[in-house]
Amino acid sequence: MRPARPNRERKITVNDVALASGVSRATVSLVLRGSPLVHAKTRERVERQIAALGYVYNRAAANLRTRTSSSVALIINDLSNPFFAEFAMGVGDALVGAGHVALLGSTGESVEWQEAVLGSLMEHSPAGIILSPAEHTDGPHLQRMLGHEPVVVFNREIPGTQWDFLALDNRNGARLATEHLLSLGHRRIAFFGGHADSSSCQERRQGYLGAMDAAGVAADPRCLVECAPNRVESRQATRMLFQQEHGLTAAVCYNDNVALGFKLGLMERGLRPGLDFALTGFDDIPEAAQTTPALTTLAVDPRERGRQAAELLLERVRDPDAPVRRVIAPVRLVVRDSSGTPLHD
Amino acid sequence: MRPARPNRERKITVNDVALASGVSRATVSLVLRGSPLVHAKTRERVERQIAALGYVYNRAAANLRTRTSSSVALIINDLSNPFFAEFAMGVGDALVGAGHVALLGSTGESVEWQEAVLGSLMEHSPAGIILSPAEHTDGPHLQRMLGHEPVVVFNREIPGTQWDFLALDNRNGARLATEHLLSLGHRRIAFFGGHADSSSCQERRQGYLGAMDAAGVAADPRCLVECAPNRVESRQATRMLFQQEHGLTAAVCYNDNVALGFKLGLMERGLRPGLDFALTGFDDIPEAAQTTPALTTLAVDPRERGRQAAELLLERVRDPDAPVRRVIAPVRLVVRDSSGTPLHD
DNA sequence: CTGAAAGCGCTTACAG
DNA sequence: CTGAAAGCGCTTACAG
Repeated sequence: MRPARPNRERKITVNDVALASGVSRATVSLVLRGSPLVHAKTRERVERQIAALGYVYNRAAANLRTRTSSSVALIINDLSNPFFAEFAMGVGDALVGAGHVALLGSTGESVEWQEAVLGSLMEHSPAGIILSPAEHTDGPHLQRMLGHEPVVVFNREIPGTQWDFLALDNRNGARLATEHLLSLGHRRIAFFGGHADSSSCQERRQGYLGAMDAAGVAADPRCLVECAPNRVESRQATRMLFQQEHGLTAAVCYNDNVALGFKLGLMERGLRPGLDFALTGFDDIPEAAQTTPALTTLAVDPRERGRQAAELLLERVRDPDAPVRRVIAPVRLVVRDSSGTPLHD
Repeated sequence: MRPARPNRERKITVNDVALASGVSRATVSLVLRGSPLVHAKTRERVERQIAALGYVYNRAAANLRTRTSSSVALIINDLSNPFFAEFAMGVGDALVGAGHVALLGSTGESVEWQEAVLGSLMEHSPAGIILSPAEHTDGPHLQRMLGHEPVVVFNREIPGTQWDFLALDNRNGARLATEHLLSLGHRRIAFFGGHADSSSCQERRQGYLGAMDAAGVAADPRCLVECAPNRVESRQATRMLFQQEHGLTAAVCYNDNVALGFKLGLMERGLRPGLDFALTGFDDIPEAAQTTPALTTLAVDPRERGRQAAELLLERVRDPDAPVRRVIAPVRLVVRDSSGTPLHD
């Protein structure tokens, strides 16, 4: 014989609260929603019972009834990257503040997995989707799959879609970094790393080329080096770069990890970053300030971007017909030792 | 006058599918759940309509009806730490595989925020909770708050609670690291970093002390140095350490970040890590393999821990009365250059 | 200011 | 093998 288990079976509902406080379910509901219609005395009585019974609101039931949703699907291409992890925290914080919750999915940059995760999350009827898309996402296909679902796309543009978009000011960031190196006297500057078919890499390259152009410095096409945006690949690509004659004295790197890999490559060749060769990164990951020499880079505040994405999505949910927005968040140049002191030639 | 908006208002439900395929709602439900009771012909007809109408299953409604839940609250103390981010990815992957979804909350090590986040997530009726608790969590209070909710605690023990617990084999890991340094000939070895009141730090210290003891080497109490488990604090504490005479030749560090901070401290003093001083870390973060000299450390596979935590929780949900479990996941020593070559004295 | 009634989208005995 | 009916926990007009 199984012992009766301490009310694990039946949950406390508005019914129980109503019964215990001698009012109807409707009144309890009004109390829960903070309606001014209910008398202070009654409210107090009900609230006491809520506490006494340990009632916990069933938001799913309420959502069903009102045909609303208090969740948001958050799909991240690479959560192991601190940039996206911080972004996710920002989203989570902003949502909790608005009584919502984030349904987490991560795709590991796989388009197939992204689709599976999206399918699974959709069944939980999110109010909308914040999507940091995997590389090579098929826009039209996704648009068909998601229909009129509110969506905010983060970081990478998805060609062929009409959704709100939030990204960093990649172009201006790369421009600032390049101008900084130019102002120190560098002329032979590479743009190093990233995949040339990603929108963020293209934009950063444009910023770099623009600054070079404005300064009247020719950018050798060999100075645009592609490589996967991580340390291992970057170190490898740096080795290759230094096997040829190029006369470079500085590099604007696609991001901090690329810059840190570049740094390792320099050190292998006995070159001192910041002294023999100047570097800039992008993102301002915590390590940028910690490494020696500290890395000049662009601060992008991913946590704040997360909050911003959540705001954008909630606005879109409220007004599905508002015009589509493109928000380009500013970035800030942080000058540190890796870019060195002015050159005297 | 507002134009009629393309069926954004009304969602397709089982009713619509039933009507379109000329069966009852019940039959559609059976098809959805893959019941063998329904005739192949009928099933096909229904499935065609499901596809044609673009029906998407409303899991929340089903959960309400069956008094079940397909979500799991995932509360992480520090998502910006790649160790926990990887853990979260593992949880997410395992849950999606089981038709569940993770409700993400992060606390930033704040007990107050943890409570707020828990309260918010509870209203979404998760089937259970995976909790990587903030430091100084009040066990009895939390136990009261969560009642009989299924909970799996990760990484840090919460005194005064009776929940399933998953953690790393901290003791054995630190023992392995210490034995490794001893085998290289080191005798004056510090245990460096971590907060002495955290359970993981205590366990690692015990492993260290056990190995020292077993080797018949006295561990000077001054060799137990406390510091916050990050690079900045560790570098600072390393400076302090080297201001006094200690005769140390090696340190078992609380984790990789502490070890990397220690390394910076060594370099400031002109000491070469791996040659003049041996180091070990804990976690095997990606940087451990990338840094020079590469860091000897303990691989803990956080992604797999996440999957494991999800499994544990789902089992607990299925059988709330099973005995409480403590699962201690193995760790693996990865020897790299930072621990140097055998000492010849 | 409060109560009775209907319904959100689903599932599940229970008849047929 | 299929249909009619009840109900999960909530909210919201609508009467009183």
